[in-house]
Amino acid sequence: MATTITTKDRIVEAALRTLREEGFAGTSARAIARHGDFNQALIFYHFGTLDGLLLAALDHASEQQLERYRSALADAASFEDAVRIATDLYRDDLRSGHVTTISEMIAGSVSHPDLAPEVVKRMEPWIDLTEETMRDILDRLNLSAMIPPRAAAFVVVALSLGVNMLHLVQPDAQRADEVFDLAERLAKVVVPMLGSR
Amino acid sequence: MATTITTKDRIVEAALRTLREEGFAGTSARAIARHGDFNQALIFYHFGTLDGLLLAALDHASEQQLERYRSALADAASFEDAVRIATDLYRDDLRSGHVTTISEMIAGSVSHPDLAPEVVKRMEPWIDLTEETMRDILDRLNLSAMIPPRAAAFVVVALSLGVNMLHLVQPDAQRADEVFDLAERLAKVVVPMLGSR
Amino acid sequence: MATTITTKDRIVEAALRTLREEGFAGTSARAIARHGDFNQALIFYHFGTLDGLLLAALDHASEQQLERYRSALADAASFEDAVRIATDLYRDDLRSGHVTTISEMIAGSVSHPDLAPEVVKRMEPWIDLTEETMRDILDRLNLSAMIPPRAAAFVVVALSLGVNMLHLVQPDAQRADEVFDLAERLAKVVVPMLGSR
Amino acid sequence: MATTITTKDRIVEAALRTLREEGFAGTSARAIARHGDFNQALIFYHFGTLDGLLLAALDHASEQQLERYRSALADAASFEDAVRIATDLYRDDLRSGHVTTISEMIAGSVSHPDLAPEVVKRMEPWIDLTEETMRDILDRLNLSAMIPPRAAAFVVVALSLGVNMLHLVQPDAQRADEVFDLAERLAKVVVPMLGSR
DNA sequence: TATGAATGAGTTTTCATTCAT
DNA sequence: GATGAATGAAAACTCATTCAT
Repeated sequence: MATTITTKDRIVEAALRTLREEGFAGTSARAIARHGDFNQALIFYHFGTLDGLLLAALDHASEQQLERYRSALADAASFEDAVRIATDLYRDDLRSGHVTTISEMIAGSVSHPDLAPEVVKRMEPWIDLTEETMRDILDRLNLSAMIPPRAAAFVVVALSLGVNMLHLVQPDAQRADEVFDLAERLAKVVVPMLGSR
Repeated sequence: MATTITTKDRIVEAALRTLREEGFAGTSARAIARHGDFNQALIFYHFGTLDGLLLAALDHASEQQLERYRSALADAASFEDAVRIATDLYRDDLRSGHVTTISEMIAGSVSHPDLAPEVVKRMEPWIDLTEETMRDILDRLNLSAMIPPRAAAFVVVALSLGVNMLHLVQPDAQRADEVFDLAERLAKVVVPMLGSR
Repeated sequence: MATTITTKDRIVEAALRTLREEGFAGTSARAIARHGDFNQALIFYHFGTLDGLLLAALDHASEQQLERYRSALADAASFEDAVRIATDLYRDDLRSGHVTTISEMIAGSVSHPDLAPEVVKRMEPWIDLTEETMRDILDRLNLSAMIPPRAAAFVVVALSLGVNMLHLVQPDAQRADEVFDLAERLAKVVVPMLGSR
Repeated sequence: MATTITTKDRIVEAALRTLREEGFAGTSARAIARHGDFNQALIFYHFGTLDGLLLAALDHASEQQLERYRSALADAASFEDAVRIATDLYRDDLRSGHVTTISEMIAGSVSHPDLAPEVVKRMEPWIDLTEETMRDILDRLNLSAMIPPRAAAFVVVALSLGVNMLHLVQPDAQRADEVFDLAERLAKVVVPMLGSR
């Protein structure tokens, strides 16, 4: 059963690409239509408004990516494992620009306040997944009391967004890698320490 | 010598406020002029282009804030001190929207690629200040080898941006506070551990 | 023989309602389809063009209303009778918006010149009916020479349209009623005078 | 002191002409700009919105015309005089299309409900002037009791609008003239009768 | 019969920028 | 220094209409 590519799919794909390559301020209906080579009126036929399309695109991207992280993290046996798996996936996302879509949508929410609650709705599953993963590990290390999993998840998500922001203006692979190395190194050293406290 | 408020100052101030309140996509020449109640042509008379004004505004804001952080951090005696001082200042900035300015400019750099290198230039002093502060402390703790100050600074700046991003869509003071608490708590526990390794 | 409601009927009904509620400028194919809750392509399937539908709708409305007036006026025994019968019917039409349909089509004819002759065709029976009614009465009063029935009919139709126009911007029942009262009063006073001249 | 033709004047003039020649539904910003041969953005620079311009145009036209009627009617010595003066002026307006502007605005008010109260505001002086004129004459004839001047004014204004509507779809000079003749004839015959009652 | 999809030209309005005064 | 006027391009969105199914 071949999954047919519908027009809606093509539009969503084009919207995501435009968001990545042109930013929120550059993601006009015309720009999206240009990127996907279709009539711009189709956007309004299928999604009603531009904001409607952007949120549908965010939905699509979020669900797809979330599944990848979820299944990959299910295999993590240790904290180190989880850190390595997550940073590997994130490294890809940074390069492919997947995180940029959400960053741009967040930044754009200031101009289009109606978007804010919708964007939040689509970020929550990410914080939830991170929280669950953190809780698992922290529980095992008997650290949940000292490091509340929710706050830890918040830090991880914020850091992901922040690293992406810096990457946007200076796509210097080395910089990000240094952060990932530091994270992995600290995971190896600090966690055992805390665990044996 | 009374510092007279020049027109350029008024324009810069209006630009920053617009950036905070309307976001990059909402920061048009008209919008800025409306916020500051002056003729929009003045923007082009004084700053040539809209991008020119935005960068000048970023300059102004950055310098002013940087000085506050620099002088406050100069008094920091310990890591805990530094963390407390920085988080206190940052807490204010989060509320007043100072960080939003730079977040929006970064997000906007994707739409206006010419802005990117200029934005980087204006962020560098922040990373430098953070690096110096970290190096001071890490050296004292004999941790510079394990935790490269540059990478640590990168993490801190990224985290600041990321926390601000989350704050934008959900201005929930509690969330941010949890992160700060966590940071302070970890600073108190982890650092001594690492130091005594 | 039950009169089944055909799709064409539903479309015509929706077109008339849209014309009344949204005016000519607001009567787009989409708007009509929205009002009648059907697919907008149906309009073009059944009526070829939007103008085609509008004229068909005018036909339908005109025929139906004309019959009501014709049969009611057939019973009129005197001038006073005719005035009372006509104003009573018209009062209803004013409230229900039936006259608005034709007013909007006339006003719209300026934008769509092709409509003008078709609209005229659909108004002629009204002027004819009014003329016949007037002629009957004026003949009986021996006034046809002084008051040409055709011109009188023209006045009556024009006044009907004009009262409706005023009603559109200020649906003040009292105003219209004053006019009707005045008409009835004058009918009672002036006509006998003229008749006995 | 030469009255210089400002850009605003040119725009207002073009708006009125467009309203007359293309009707409300055809009076788009582009159409007006085409008629006046200026940049369509000027409309929004000078009048904010299209509705803003249309109302300004109505203001302009109304004031100008009102003055003509007022000064001409001031000279009227008798009812017959007033009827003749008014019909002469109206005959011109019918031909030049001045009444059409208000007719189209009224019809357009159904599509743009915000316009309705503004249009009413601009019609009131006309009803007032007609009422005053009628009162003068009716008082002199001792007929104010039988024919309330306000209602009579309402009839006259409605009739003017209605005759214009009919004229729109069938610009047949003869038809309108018949009405005017009838009016003048009745004025000559009926009024003395009523007066001598 | 009916419909969902599609289109090119249209809509109102705002954009950054320039220019004469 | 400052401003009101002006412009061509672009913004989001709707138009009447067509067409394949």
